[in-house]
Amino acid sequence: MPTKQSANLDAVSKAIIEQLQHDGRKSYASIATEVGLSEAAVRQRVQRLLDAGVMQIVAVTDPLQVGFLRSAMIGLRVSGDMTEVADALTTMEEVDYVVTTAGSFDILAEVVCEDDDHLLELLTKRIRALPNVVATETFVYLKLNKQLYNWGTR
Amino acid sequence: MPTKQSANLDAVSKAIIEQLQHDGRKSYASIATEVGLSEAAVRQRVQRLLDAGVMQIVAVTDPLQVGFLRSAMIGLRVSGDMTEVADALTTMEEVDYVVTTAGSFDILAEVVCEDDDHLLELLTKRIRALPNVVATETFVYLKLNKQLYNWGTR
DNA sequence: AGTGAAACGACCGTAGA
DNA sequence: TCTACGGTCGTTTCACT
Repeated sequence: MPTKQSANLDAVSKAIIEQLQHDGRKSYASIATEVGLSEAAVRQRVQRLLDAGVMQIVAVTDPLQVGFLRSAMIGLRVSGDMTEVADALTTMEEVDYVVTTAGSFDILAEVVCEDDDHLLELLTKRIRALPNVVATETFVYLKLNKQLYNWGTR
Repeated sequence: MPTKQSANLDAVSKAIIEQLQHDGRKSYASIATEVGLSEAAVRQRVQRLLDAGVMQIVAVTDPLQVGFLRSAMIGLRVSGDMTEVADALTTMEEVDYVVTTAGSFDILAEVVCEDDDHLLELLTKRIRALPNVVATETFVYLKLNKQLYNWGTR
């Protein structure tokens, strides 16, 4: 079950995570030789990290290469409780990222669409149609300069 | 070598990707039985998808669980060429996400920091100190509502 | 939490269609 | 680009520390 607190990771676990951030399918045996543990010990630690929700090992795809040519960040201003709007956004499949923020936007949502028509339909018919959405501002992506999945073992 | 064009993925490749989006370490053999191909064929297709940059299989970590308690999105307005600022941001290790956008911000950058002091130092001493940065607006994250790595096989 | 060893299953290279 | 197959290596389980 995922813990909410920050786990105390020792140097060995950090080293294991770092290996897997480069190659999620790297064998436990070869990680073991690099970090100086037995293969079984590495496997147990990886299992614990996965169970605790500290990391997950997954395939991540490049949207441009799988037919999603138009991405954007949408900033929303909301009246009243923003959790309902945030919840509604999380259920939309084009929306891959939702954060509740402090600042001139209450919510930031990243959307991945096939083309401009798709984005327009999503924005006008579904996002701006949500109750309590007062205003939106759309930042169409021109270029993705950096995308790191490797948080947290620097 | 990563191609820049969007690849044409058939139903089988999409099915393989979908399996790996749930478990990046799932064995080729068990994927093979699910999609109805031989183990070697699955292995070859996965290798091609990785080589083409269509997907990568990596460990992704939860910043809160590895000691990064303060995240934020920073919108930047830039004078002149924005590529230099974007490039400078990509070299900063706290910056995990940089996009060049159209709208009232020229660049959006997501940063992952240990605490507020760290964020303040990064923002004032390093980001706002960059040449041609005219203005910034910081959206401190209160709650991460949704984070999907599974782009593109819907 | 970690080690070691033995049985099992997955992975890899190669050949052939 | 797929299947078939044999050798090798990785993984799993378990008893022990």
